Amino acid sequence: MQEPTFLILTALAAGPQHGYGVITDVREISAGRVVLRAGTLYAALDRLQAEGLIADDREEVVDGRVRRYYRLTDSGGARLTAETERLRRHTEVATTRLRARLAGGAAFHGLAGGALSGRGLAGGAA
Amino acid sequence: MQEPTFLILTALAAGPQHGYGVITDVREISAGRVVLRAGTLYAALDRLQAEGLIADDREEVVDGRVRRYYRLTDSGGARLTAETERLRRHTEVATTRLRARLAGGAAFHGLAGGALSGRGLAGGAA
DNA sequence: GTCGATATACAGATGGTCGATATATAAAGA
DNA sequence: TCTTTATATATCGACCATCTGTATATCGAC
Repeated sequence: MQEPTFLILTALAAGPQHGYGVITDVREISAGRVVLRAGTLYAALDRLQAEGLIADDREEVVDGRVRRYYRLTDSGGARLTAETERLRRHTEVATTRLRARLAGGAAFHGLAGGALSGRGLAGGAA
Repeated sequence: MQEPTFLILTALAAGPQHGYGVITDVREISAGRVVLRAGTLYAALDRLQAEGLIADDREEVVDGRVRRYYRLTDSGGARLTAETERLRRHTEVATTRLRARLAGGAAFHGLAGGALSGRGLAGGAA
């Protein structure tokens, strides 16, 4: 699952929202770093709906425009939970290694040219 | 940055490795959930090298076969650090929302149909 | 009339997946 | 011994999913 998709599900995890709302929410969540294009969003919504991760919630008419609300399904919630866990584990390993790399200095820049006996810190099998 | 790319950089964050080693390391890191195909790996290595995030480290000949070692460049380390931070923030928001969703129950399944005044918990602008 | 909110559509780029191929050595078997 | 098969390693190409970029349409407000 790519970042935009993850963020869309995260946006909907807070409650049903319409397309445009998701865009603004995702921008907020990511502190402005991820700004979804309309094309990205609606294609993703279709896809996610086809996968059963989200569903139509209701439609409202505001100022003559239809607002279609989407919500996370239980399946979508489960999926987001799983993805989150996965990402959390990955960031943990990366953080550990990056820290070791800084601490280790030269040894991690190839100057030790060694056997990397215990490359370790992988977190092994979960 | 997609998951395979992230994991490749993470693998190299532990020290220089050759292609096949990266594949096995990534499988380890992800507890078997991500198994890179050779095609994916070498294409990614080329790409990352072109971007300056990794570099050739050295070549060894083991059992007649050449092993080409790659290492993370400083730029690559910085990039991985940034990506990790980004992911960490995203997972934090997702975790918070998922927890609220569980706690809130019905209100988050569309049954409250409300205005979502403070959809919040987004972490705002960093 | 143009702007903002909202939705749809489509072409193009990027990156990943899958599968096939190649090489060298070691191990297994005829 | 000669051949086949397996293992470690690297390369290539066709295809596909997802994201980006951009254009377009609608309706009400300014």
